[in-house]
Amino acid sequence: MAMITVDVGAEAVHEYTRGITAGEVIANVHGRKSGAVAALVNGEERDFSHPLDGDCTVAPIPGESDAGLYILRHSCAHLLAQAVTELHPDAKPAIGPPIEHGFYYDFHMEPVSEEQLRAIGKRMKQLVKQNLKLEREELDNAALRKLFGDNQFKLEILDDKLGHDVGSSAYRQGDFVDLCRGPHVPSTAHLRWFNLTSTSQAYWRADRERESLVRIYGLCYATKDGLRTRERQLEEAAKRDHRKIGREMELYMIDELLGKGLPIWLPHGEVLKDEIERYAVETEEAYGYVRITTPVLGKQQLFEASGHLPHYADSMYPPMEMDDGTYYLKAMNCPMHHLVFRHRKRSYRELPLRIAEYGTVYRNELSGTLSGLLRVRMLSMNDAHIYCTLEQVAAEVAANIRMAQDYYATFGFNDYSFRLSLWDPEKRGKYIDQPENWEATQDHLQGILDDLGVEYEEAIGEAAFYGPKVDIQFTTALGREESIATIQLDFAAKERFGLGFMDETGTENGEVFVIHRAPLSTHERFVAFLTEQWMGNFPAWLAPVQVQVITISEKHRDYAAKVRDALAAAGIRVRIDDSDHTIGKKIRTHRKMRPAYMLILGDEEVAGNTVGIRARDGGQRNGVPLADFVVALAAEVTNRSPELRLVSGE
RNA sequence: GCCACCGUAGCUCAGCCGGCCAGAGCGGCCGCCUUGUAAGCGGCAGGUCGAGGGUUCAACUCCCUCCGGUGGCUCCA
Repeated sequence: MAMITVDVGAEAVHEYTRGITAGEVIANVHGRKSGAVAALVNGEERDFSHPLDGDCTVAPIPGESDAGLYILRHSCAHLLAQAVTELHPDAKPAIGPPIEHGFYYDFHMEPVSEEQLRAIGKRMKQLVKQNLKLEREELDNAALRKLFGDNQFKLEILDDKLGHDVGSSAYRQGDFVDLCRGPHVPSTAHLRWFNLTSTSQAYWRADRERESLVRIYGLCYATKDGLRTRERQLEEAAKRDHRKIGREMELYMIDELLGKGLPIWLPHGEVLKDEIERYAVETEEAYGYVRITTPVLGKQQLFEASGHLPHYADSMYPPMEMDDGTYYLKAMNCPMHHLVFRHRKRSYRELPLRIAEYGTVYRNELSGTLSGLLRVRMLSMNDAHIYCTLEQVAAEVAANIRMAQDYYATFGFNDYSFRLSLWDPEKRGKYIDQPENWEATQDHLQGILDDLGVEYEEAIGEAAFYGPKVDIQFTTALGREESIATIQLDFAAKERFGLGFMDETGTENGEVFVIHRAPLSTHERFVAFLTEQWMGNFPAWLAPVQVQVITISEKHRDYAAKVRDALAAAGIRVRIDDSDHTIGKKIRTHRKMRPAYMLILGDEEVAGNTVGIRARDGGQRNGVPLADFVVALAAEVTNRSPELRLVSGE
């Protein structure tokens, strides 16, 4: 038998008989219980069963590595498909990829109830116990087409992805076989730590014209710990849910008689909205913005000129017929801002002209997508449009990125990322059809980001219909990624609205670029983010109730009123509870509203003209002179300090 | 909009393989207690059991339609 040399890492080289499998080498070097799920052979991911027929390098892929988890989750999807096809023989597996935290698989089948889902999960556990081997088969195209002849989806994958004469592989476990590139874990016994979580409907190829499929989701990890940790994370996240906290703190309400997606801001939520807006006004004044107000509806012709009606009509409310024409509710402010820009002749000296508006737009989101404040039909925005020359674009984009970063630092957001949203040349109907302008503008925007050294991901098909965007992405407490900010470069408005200015040479210049930007998302979504970020425990400057005054007995009512008045006079949002409940009871009750500080007032405080401060974490500081507290808190609020310092900082 | 699941007092939930007047805790209101850091005690009020149809001697409980919510899909600030 011929021998081969195998480099197994750490400068170790072993000799084996030709034809030994990668798995046997790994078992030999790392032990049978190494936790590896597959092998890296000459840098390529392979099954354990992969035979080695020449000199090579072999390394294990640990289950807990990114690549290992990917393989585990992929194999778990196969296991799911096996269980589903056993229990529901008519089900046709379509596609089943690994995803973050787990996997899903789409089937063409009758809808699956919760009970059936549990049965499928149970069957999967049984298959794990049977320790079935996942065996790879190399097949040519004819054999594959025969094998999957009764599954239109697999045939379509064969047609599209592999061409008509290229062979590929299938994996078999028990009676189940699936078209797959691999690699996979060697046997089902490796798949212990999974959990089916939910079902949903999905379309084949994400195309609503195509077949409707049943999607089954599951979590999958390499270890019990991994799975439990994720499950605990989800439980913790549920506690941050802005809908739950929003109800407790009375931030907003939604009444079905009014309509879904149409939140009413209650007094406490209104405080948050006002504080955000006040901060934005201050910031934008410093950055040289002017503010205007425009109507919530406008004529059809305006939205035709802007391109909204051809490209954005699905998101707009149906037209209103009036005696002098057809009107639409605005879904964006830009068309009206363009009118302001061209209202009179502009000079190059005015550019960049930065026009801001704090107003509300209305978008007809599909009813099934609406959720709390995160996805609504009424969008309150800190919106603005910047009119400038091509040369000025870079500085304006940079200033906006800096502005956004400053905002997020103040609000305590760390976990966000940048995305360069590009058009999809395959779907020109969605966009203004000027390919050269798209390419040029996208290159320009990309260059600006590169110059700034900002890291970003590219996203095809995420552009606005009028131009590419820089989006800032945020992951919600429940793990869904949403855009928090957007900076959009619009090359189309100048022609559509005839925008122009008189340049330095005294000639008409039509090269006006428009930057659409909204660094604070919508107030609705932003408050949802903030609530989840802080779990409702907002910094003092944002807290709807900044101070809750609590008396120990009715003897202290007069002093409490005096304390309240002193705080209110300093502009502090203060509430008083001088009811005859016990102090423990009152603390417990008011925690729900999450005031920045509670002040406990009893004989000692009355005697010394002081306050006893109780922080949200239970920290306590007694005997603080009332006047000192007022001054310190006022400073904390004015500075927009992200942390409560008056107790912990001692 | 599509699919699944869910819908009992302001909130959190029990009851429901059909059968006595639909229950609890919290919250609210009224008393008592006068309180030193996460629930003092007692009483009272509050529900056309999401809405409308149907099956049945009988429906909160079974069926249908609609409305609303949740999770996804699609979409997206």
